[in-house]
Amino acid sequence: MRDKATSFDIAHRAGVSQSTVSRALRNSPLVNLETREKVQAIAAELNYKVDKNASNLRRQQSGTLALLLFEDPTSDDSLINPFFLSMLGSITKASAKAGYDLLVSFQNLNDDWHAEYEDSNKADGLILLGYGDYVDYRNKLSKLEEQKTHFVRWGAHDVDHPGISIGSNNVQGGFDITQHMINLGRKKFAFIGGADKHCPEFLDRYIGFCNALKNSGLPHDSSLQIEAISTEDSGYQATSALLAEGKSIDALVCASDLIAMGAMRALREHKLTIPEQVAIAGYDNIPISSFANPALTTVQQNTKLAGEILVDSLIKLINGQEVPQTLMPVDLVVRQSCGIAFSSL
Amino acid sequence: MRDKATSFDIAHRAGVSQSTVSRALRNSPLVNLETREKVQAIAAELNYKVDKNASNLRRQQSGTLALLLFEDPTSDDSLINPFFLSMLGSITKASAKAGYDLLVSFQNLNDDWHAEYEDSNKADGLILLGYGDYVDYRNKLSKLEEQKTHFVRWGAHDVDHPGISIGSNNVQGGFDITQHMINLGRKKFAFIGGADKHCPEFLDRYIGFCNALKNSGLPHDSSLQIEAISTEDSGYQATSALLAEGKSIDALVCASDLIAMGAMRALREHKLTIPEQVAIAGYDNIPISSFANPALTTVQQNTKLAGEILVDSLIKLINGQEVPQTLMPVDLVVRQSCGIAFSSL
DNA sequence: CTGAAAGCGCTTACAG
DNA sequence: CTGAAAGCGCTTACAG
Repeated sequence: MRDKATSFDIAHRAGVSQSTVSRALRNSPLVNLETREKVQAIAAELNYKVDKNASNLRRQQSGTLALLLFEDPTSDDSLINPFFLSMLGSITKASAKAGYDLLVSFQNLNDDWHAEYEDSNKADGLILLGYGDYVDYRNKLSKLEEQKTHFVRWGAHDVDHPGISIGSNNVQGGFDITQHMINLGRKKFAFIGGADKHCPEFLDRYIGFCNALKNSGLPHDSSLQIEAISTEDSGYQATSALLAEGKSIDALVCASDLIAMGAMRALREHKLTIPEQVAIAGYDNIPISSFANPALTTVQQNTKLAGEILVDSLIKLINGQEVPQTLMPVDLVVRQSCGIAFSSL
Repeated sequence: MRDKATSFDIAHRAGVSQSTVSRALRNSPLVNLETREKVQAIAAELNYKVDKNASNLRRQQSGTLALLLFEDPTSDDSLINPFFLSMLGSITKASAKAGYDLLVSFQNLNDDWHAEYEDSNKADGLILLGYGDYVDYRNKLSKLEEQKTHFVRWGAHDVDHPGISIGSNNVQGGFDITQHMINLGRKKFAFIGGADKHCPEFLDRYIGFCNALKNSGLPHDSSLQIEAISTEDSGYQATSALLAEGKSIDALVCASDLIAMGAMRALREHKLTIPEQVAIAGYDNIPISSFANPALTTVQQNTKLAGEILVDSLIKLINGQEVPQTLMPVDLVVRQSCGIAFSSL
């Protein structure tokens, strides 16, 4: 086995008490500078590390944050939504920067996740990411709140939803991308993506979409909103169904890039040219979108900032501070899939 | 604050001693079935969870694995190599399945990572992923081994490298993809990617490439191996340089999909058609590759299996068992970027 | 500025 | 099958 040094070993060598070692290592101003330096030198030499379990047990905290990733249950086993992956990267970095360890876990809907982490003192707080159907999870969220678990979640703010949420301004994003296409002369729009309480992010994007059409005096017929979940396949199915009906459209606003990828496939199958005959836009700016043909115009969420805000907010919550709901601005990423203005063609 | 139940609370309610509670909760066969059930019922009712810090401290283990991700220092801050992201997903799932928590950390080259985790009892063992330049890290790996830290790493097996490595059979992959292109009638090959001790994965792919050419009696000139690291941009630069020299080629084997994406951009800029004039292949089968135009023929590494083997091997190591080096088979993913046989054109 | 001592909440050898 | 007790390695109030 490994022969780990303890604070007693250091105390012995330094000729001081174990309490002094502990203080010196935590940089307590109480301890004499000379003593402190001697202790730290010996600790470094022995490759000593404070035992986290003992320290955490005594201090009744863990210095650890838990990231709970809820996968889209519909997605295939090995494929994780690239957007969440990008969030994961930024959250990992942000917690490291804040001096916290990060426990990562993929969750099923049935897991008893809402108590596990904080109750067992494994983590001081929870970050919830992509947890699927909002309606299903309301109860679990309430339970978290009841138990006074510290948590933040990524997603749309919802008045009757417990807890702090950090999310993008999806209404704005939906509006901007639609307005962009209107500016390019498009008139016959459809929206591909679910738009109800079950997925408020998509709903918000749809609301932005409707606002833009209304603003410009364009008709918006609810029959042109086609249900789809965030997969390539679902986007393909929804768009195929739309086209099969023979509806005439010249612009497709998709609730996510994955949906847009599928929609592009359906358009191609129907021999419709992009962007000449049908302009198309996505949402998320996942890596794939810049390599699509034509490259996909989309909306970029700031995942780097999002990760930082999520982590900072959670730490504030843990420290008993007040934290606001946050709605982050989004950026339009203009590529080729919406073409250029009709007038200049 | 939160009012957490302890084993003493349960003992009190159940009318037994705290030791019995502890035993009952760990399903010790020593304790009477009736008592065990009563204790467990009360624990469930109180939403009791064993305090991990206390438990770990006492048992001198953590039930946690640490995943150390070393980013390519050249890559942009927010972009993580999609291949590693996919590995991360499978490792996360595999450790959950094995009953271990997973601590995830992104590391810099200068971090004192080689001691931190296991010495502080935060993790029982380490999984090292994508840790950059092999030559630079040899020393750190040796130090890990010296300290008897338990670790496994993803990558090429290297005789003078300490520790257990799990990796794909890259020689095989390089051979298969090259052979595929030879079968389709290609004759003038180039390999884009670094091929030296600093990146043994790429070197192995290059060795497979050379073997295939030799087997078929095709010339292989080392001037047709162009250095590139695994980024789109580097692939673009390397291919542009190759084309600028005016070399005549009809097949490009790239050491990674990211490199291939850049190479395709360079080919397009030089008005070379893919696959008619130049066939191209990548390695990794990252999500982007199926959406490239034309869709990229590539080599698929089994990340799901890799994650499981990595986790299982590490756990065996922790339990003092012997673990073999593992070389996993790879699969050819044939799409459009290598075209079809010349004879049938 | 320093030391002796209590205690965080468990697990497990020891005794019955 | 059960209980009393020791101890994992720290941190920190208390006393000096």
